[in-house]
Amino acid sequence: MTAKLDQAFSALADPTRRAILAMLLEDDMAVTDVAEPFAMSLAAISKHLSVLTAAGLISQEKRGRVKWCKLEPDALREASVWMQAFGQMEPVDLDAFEAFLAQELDAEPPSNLSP
Amino acid sequence: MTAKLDQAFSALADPTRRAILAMLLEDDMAVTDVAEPFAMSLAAISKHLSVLTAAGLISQEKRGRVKWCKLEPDALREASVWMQAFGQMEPVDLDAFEAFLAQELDAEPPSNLSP
DNA sequence: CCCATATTCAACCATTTGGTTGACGTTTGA
DNA sequence: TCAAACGTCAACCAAATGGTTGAATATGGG
Repeated sequence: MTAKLDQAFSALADPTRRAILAMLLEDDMAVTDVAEPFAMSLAAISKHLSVLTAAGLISQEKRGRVKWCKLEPDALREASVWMQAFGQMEPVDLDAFEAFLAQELDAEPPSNLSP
Repeated sequence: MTAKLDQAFSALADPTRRAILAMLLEDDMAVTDVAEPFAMSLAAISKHLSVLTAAGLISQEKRGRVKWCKLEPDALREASVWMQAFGQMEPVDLDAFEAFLAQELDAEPPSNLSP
């Protein structure tokens, strides 16, 4: 579960990727069209799209020789729980957040926590 | 402005740092106490705290020989706008989000966008 | 005054990240 | 059928990240 959050947040940490998400908010797009406004190679954009796909933030479907990219807002809800809990900081939300946290830290193999 | 988002999201992308934020949700803490539950060096935690501070997610105030760490929820609101816009996806929110985006992309030196 | 506590700094290391270029496989339309 | 369009792969590179250890710098208490 933390791994999903890791992926979502680190995918969002890049401005190019956030811009891509914003473009996909308008409509589904082909890879080439996604790449068009950016001053970097198609391969670089292709990698960014892979990162976004791995994080579940978008999905890609190939139809013919065109690969369509589609926003997947569901993957953001999990991360959104985090953000809202910290952003709003109302006691009632806090409880829910801490419950979520406890569950998260429980379910997780303690990669970083000491025995 | 995107730089702030970059920092906030990439700070949140690490599970150790998210755990630290969760601890600080309870109360302000000294660096040593923050480090205590983690199976890594104090220096490593100190670095994580620097990242969180640079992102504005926490603040640190030295009193005596102890440096107190304090959660700064304000820095998350900006990032939260992003998350909520994508997470909720209601047309009315979408408009606000796109306005926000337009402003963001406008104000920014086009680091990645082509001329 | 001195020792212990609290924290950072500096140097180092392995891995990941974000980008490049060029070759490669598919699909399509004329 | 065959060239052009679409997209990925592979190899490479520089820089950033996340960790280590050991020394250095305050500060506080007895």
